[in-house]
Amino acid sequence: MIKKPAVQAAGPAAKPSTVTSLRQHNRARVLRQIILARETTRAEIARDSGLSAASAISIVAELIADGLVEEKGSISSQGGRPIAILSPRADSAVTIGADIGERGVAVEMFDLAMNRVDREFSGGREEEPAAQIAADLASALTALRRRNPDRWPNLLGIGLGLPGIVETDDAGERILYAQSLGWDPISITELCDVGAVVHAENGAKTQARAELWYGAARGSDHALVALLGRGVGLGVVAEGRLAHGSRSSAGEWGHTVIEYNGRLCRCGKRGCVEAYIGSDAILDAWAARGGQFEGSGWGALGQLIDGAAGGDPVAAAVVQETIEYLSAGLGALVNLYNPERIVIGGWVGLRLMETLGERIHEAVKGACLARPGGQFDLSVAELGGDSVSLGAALLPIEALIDQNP
Amino acid sequence: MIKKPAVQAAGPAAKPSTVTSLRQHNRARVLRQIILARETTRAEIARDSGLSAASAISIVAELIADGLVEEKGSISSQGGRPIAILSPRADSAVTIGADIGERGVAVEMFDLAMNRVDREFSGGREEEPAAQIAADLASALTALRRRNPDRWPNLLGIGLGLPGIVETDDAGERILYAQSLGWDPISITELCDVGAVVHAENGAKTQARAELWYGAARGSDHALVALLGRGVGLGVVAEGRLAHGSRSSAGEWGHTVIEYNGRLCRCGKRGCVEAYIGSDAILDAWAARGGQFEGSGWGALGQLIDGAAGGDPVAAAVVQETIEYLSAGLGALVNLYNPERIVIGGWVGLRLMETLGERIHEAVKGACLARPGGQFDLSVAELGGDSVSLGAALLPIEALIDQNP
DNA sequence: GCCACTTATCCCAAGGCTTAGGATAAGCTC
DNA sequence: GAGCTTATCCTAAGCCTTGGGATAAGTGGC
Repeated sequence: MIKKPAVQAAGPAAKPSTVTSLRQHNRARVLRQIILARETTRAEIARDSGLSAASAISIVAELIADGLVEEKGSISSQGGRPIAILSPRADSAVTIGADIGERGVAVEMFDLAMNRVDREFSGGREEEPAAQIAADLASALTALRRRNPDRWPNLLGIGLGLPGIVETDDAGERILYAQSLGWDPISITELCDVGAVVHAENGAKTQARAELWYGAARGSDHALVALLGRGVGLGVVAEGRLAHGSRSSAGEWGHTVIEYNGRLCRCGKRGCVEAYIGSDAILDAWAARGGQFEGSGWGALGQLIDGAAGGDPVAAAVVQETIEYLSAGLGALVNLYNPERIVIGGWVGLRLMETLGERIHEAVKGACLARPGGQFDLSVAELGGDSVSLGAALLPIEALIDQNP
Repeated sequence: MIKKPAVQAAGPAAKPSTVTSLRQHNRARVLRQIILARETTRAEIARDSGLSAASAISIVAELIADGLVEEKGSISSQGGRPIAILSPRADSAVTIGADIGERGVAVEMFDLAMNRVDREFSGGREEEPAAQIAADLASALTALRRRNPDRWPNLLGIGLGLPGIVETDDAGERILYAQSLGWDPISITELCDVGAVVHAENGAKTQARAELWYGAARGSDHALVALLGRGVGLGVVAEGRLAHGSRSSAGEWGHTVIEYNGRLCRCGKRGCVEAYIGSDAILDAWAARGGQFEGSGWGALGQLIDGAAGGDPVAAAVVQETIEYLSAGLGALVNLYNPERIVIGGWVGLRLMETLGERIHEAVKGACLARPGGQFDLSVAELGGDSVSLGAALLPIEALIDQNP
């Protein structure tokens, strides 16, 4: 059983001080670029990384020798030697990402080119205690292992996207605090102990990581990725990297107060963002005003939005109010983080953005200072509502990239 | 007249990719360490920077040859060759920092060891328009220049701590937006054009920079420095560096909404932090409940706090309310940034922290999530309420450190 | 088919940097 | 003054990046 002493997800990547660590640093930069781009060329690497062509070539040669990268055909270069296409060598490694929810776990396996090669869901319709979730996870992993016996030895590690705060204590043990689900603190080892390196991070952050790599936040140095669902989550990108704060709980937005002494939140405090724009809050507000709807999820929210669009004044008022609360929350974040982009995800977010994107954008502008308000785009998560496991699967990839070989 | 194309204050210090830039990087690290420590030794530099002794020695030799560092005596080393003390060569350069307020400018000159060598105030008791402030600044600089003719040729640059957002537009021109003072946007060049390199940054950020270098936030990787005065400001330290966001307006806290549809703020919106814990707001609230006091500043606030301590129920209620609003604001920040330290500065902050520090700390803990709430210290700004100009004077120093010679 | 041309890639020597380890300097204690 | 300790300096070795020339592998025109 391999245990690593708490590999911090995406560690600060200490700045190089020796010639050798400089090389490692450049190598990491190149490998990241190749995995990120999926297909690229030596010249492109040199250009984008700022390295000379000679260095790019030398690093690529090393990566090919290590089996991480391969040449995959070539394209003609208008009147010259054809350009070799470089790709991650997909079958050289696999990574697993798990979206851990209160009703079960969705586990996905990707190859090094980040193609999904297998997936497994385990869980039910009811909310489950942590121990049951751990069992679900174990069974899903067992299924994946059974179906992919040839790939399993190449498993880089497992990334968990978790519904709560993940902290590393002084002894190096990582603990999940999922208070809002009513779970007692549980150590990551207890949750997943399967003979592979396990990485763990808050699910909103893993989703943000996915959007940062392959989605709507791609290439942004400063972005906010909001995850709106039953609860609300946030991933903050600052200086091109995901913010973690001193103990990796930065970005806890759901329990920011937007109304002093306001509505009671399930966290026990009053006036939290989540108490206004979580799905339950929205639908409760509608019901309280006499709204009639079925179910409690995607469908019900759709009825609300359609009703508002169709002229139902009560539905319209609830939608308007929801937009205002959302904007108050996001406006504060714009002032604080000065992002160039806001990405809205989560199933509530996707539903809202289907028709209301423009209104939300205007409302957020109105809720923040004029200067930062004119400097951001608002867009919808490109990877759909379901990118937590993709982002989690990137954690072992990041570890591979930053590793000191 | 020297004009630089908008030197971004404390630029991202692009990661080194060549051997030469690595050297520059290490050199910067060592120089920073020497200026920061004021007195250190070669061995200490090697230890703290992670460089080998040989490299530390070689870099120090280079800095001495450049005239930036000098040996300044030695201390005995229990039974060995004495240890040479290294210091910045104080008289090799000077830097100027200016605290630009609405009633005038406070300008201070420091040598390379960050000893204050001169200061000048220019302004009056009334609020002044931007043009008048520019004239004040020019006259203060002229006075300093006249009194320090021998130092002036060694001036590294001038740093401005400004009461608003400083942005660089696409043409590279830096503009100050000081909306809350009623100033029209004004270019930095217009504000200060004196034949030296001019750096500019929001005043709350420069204060935070001062606390980060020499004050209560020293050594923190993640800290919040709140500046409470008539308005409220914030400097955010993340990953050891001051956060600036995509266009350098990150950290605008004063107009974060803490009460939806709450009190009207001078920014035109409702419910902003500043409308509750700015000095005017606090004293207005007291007056509205019949509080009797004289003046509008330090003295009046003292009367409020003393009254509360002495049993005056109205004063006690106002103080309690102020603490609650402050904590709601700070609690949100704790959730979002997960700091290891909060530093309270500004004259209102200093007054509050004189006797209420413990209560504030507890209240902030109560206003944020349990996990991040248990992980921060709360302390008072060590450099007093007046460190904006010190922080501003650090801007040319940072440019010197990061410069590409 | 052949030649001129273009572009990508490889190879090599030069130069810059860090570092380990030995040599030297400069004090202390006995 | 001998022996010891600690700081500092010096040097050769090993990496790394890079510019520039050499080579590979096409296209287009004739």
